[in-house]
Amino acid sequence: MSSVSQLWKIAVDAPIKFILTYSNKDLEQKPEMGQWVQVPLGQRKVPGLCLGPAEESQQKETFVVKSIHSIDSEYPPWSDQFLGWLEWLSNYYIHPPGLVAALALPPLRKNPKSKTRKSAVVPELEQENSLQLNDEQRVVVEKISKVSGFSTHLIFGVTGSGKTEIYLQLLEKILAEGKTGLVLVPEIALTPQLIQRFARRFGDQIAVLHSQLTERERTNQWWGIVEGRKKILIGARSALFCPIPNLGLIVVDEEHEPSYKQDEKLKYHGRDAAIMLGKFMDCPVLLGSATPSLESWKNALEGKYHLHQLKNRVADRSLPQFTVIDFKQKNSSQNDSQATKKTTAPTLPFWMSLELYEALGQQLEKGDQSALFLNRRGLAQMVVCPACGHTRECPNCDISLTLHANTHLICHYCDYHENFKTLCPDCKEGELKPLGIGTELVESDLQKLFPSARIARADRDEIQNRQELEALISQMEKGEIDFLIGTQMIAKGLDFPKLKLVAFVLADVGFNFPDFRATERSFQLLTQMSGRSGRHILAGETPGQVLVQTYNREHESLVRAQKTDYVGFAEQELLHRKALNYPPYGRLICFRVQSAKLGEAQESIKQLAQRAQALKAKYSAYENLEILGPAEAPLSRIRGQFRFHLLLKGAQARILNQFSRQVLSDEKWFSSSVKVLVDIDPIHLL
DNA sequence: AGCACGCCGACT
DNA sequence: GTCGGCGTGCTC
Repeated sequence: MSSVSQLWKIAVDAPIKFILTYSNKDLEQKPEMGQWVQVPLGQRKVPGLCLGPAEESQQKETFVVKSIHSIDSEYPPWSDQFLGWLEWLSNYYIHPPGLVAALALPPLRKNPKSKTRKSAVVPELEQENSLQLNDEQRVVVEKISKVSGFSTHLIFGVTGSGKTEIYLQLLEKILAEGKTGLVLVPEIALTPQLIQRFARRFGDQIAVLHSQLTERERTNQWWGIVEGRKKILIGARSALFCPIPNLGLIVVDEEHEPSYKQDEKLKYHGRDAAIMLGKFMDCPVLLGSATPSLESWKNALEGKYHLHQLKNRVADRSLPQFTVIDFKQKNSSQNDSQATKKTTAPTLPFWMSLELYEALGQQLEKGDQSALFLNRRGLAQMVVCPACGHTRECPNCDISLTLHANTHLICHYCDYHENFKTLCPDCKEGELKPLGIGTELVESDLQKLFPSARIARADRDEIQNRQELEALISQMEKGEIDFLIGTQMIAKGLDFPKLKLVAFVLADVGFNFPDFRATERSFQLLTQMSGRSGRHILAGETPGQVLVQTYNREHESLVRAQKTDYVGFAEQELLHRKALNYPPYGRLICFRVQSAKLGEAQESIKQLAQRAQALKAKYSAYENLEILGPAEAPLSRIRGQFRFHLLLKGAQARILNQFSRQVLSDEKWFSSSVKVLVDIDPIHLL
C-alpha cells in the first residue's frame, strides 16, 4: 500500500455534473494525470479518467471518499492537451465531464491476440503518386505548408476545383515531418470512393472510423492510430475523440454540412470542436467547402481564418447549364403547351414539366444518367378525407402520417406505422386521398412514363446501410441505372462521370422550412447537387444540365445558385442575419423541456423562463441578452413527449454559457418527470 | 448510464 | 400472497 494517501480528481463515466474525488489508499502506485482507472460508484464499478490531484481544501464533508479500485494500464495516459480539449468540450457544451471523456475510449477492450488481421476496412490498392497541381492549388499548398502552429484556413473552391488533392499533398508533407493527420468527412460522404482515393495515396498508413464498422473493427482502427502504426485517420465527426499522438494537421471537408452537429447527448459541432482541437494541439486546421457556412465565411472575411480561394475547376471542366422552370407560369400555360405537343407527350404527372420530361427522354436516348432530387420520402405526404377533411395523424407525435407504397401510413419521427385503409375512420363516408409528393411517387410515375428506363431510388427507406449504398454506387458506376431518384443522400460526395442531368423535382420543399438557416441550406443544396451534373465534361463540349422546378423563381437561394454566386449570396444573407442578430452575429443557446405530461412540461418551461428573466434583471452583465419564448416547439410532440423551448440570444458565447449554467444551477425547480436539454449553438430549431 | 428502491397490477 | 412492470433518485 502506498505510504501517503492522496486525493484525486476523477471524471467518472456517469452523467454526473461534477468531477468526483477518490483516494489512492488501496493502490500500490499513485495514478497519473490522464490515466484511466476503475472506481466504485454506488453499487457498481465504472471507468474514470484521472484529471490530477485534488486539493484537500476542496473536500466537502457531505460524502465519504472512496478509494480508486485499480489503474487501467491498457491505455496510455492521455496528453495534457487532449485532456484540456475534453475539458473545454464539457464546459462549452455543458455536458458531464465523465461522459465526454468516455467518448475517447474505443468500444471494446484490446484483443490480446489480435493478429493484426488484414482488415477489409481499408482496401489494399496499388499506390499512386500525387497529381500535378495547377497554379491555384500550388499557391494554397505553399501558403499553408509555410505556417506552423495553430491557424485556421478556409479553402473555398467550387466542386471539382481540386480541394481533395490539396488535402492529400499537405498530408504528405505532414507525414514527411513524422507527424499524423486527421481528416473529418460528413458520415454520408465517407464513401468507398473517398477511402480508396486516400488508400491509393497512403497505402496501409490509413485508418478509418465510422458508425457502420463493427465494434471490433472500430477498436482495431483506434489502436492502429493510438499505437502509431497508422498515420492518417479518416472519419466522421466522432473520429475527433481518438487520442491521436503527434497530430500535425486537421482537415474538415465540407465544413458547412449540418450533419457535423450532433443533436443528442454531447451536442457538439464537429467543425468547431476540430478547430479547438487544433488550438490545443497547436496544429493547423483546414476547412474546405464550395459553399462555406456563414459562420466560417464571416471569420474568413474578418481575418480570423486564412481564406484560400480556388476559382477554376481543374482540367478546364465546364459548369453545367442551369435552367429554372417556373411552376406558377407553367400551371396556367401548361394546357396550351401540352395541347400542341399532344402527339409526342403523354399526360404528365402534376409534378413534371414538359421540359423535364423531354430532357429525361433525351438523356435516356443518349445513354447518359439523370438524377432527380426531392427532399421528401414516401408516396404522399399525407392522406386527407375529401368528405370531412380528416387527416391521419401519428398518435405519438404532432405530425401527419406519410403514405408509403400505397399500403402503409408511417410516422417519420417515431416508429409508428399502420395499414392504410381508404375508408375515412372519422366520418366513415369519404375515401382518404393521398396529397403531396414524395420519392416513391416520383419513382412510380417515372416508371410509367419511361417503361424501359432502369430506375433506382435512394432514400432512408430504400438504402438502410452502407452496404446498400455501396451497391447502389457501384450500379451507378457501371451504368446500370438510368434515373436515380433520391433525397439528401444523393447530394453528397458522389461522383459519376455519366451523370449529366440533375433535376430538382420541387425546390420549394427546402425554401419554406421554419428556420432562419433555410435559405442558406437551400443554396448549399442547390449548389452541391448541381455540382454532380457533368463533372467530367471539358470546356467546349456539351455541358451537363441542371433543371430546377419551383413555384418561387425569385427565391434568393435559387437566383444566386443559378449564377454560381456564393459571394453575393453570403453578402446578402449576412445582412439579414445581422439585422436580426442571428448567427454568425449573435450566438444562440436553446433550452428544451420535454415530458410525457403536458401540464408538467408547460409548468417547467414557464418556471425556466421566469428564472431566466429574473437572472437577466439581477445582473447587468446579462442586460443585452435576449430571452425568446417560452414557446411550443415547432414539432410540439414527438414520441409521446411534449416539447417546449426557450431560446437565448446574445453577442458573446462566454456570457451565454455562464447565464445558462446559472439558469440550470438548481434543477430542483422541475418535477423529475421532465427533462431539460441544453443545445449550445443549435443548428436547427425544431 | 446503471442500479436499487418502492409502489401498483396480474398470476402460479 | 409474490413477481415484476417502470417511475424516481443517487452515485465521491
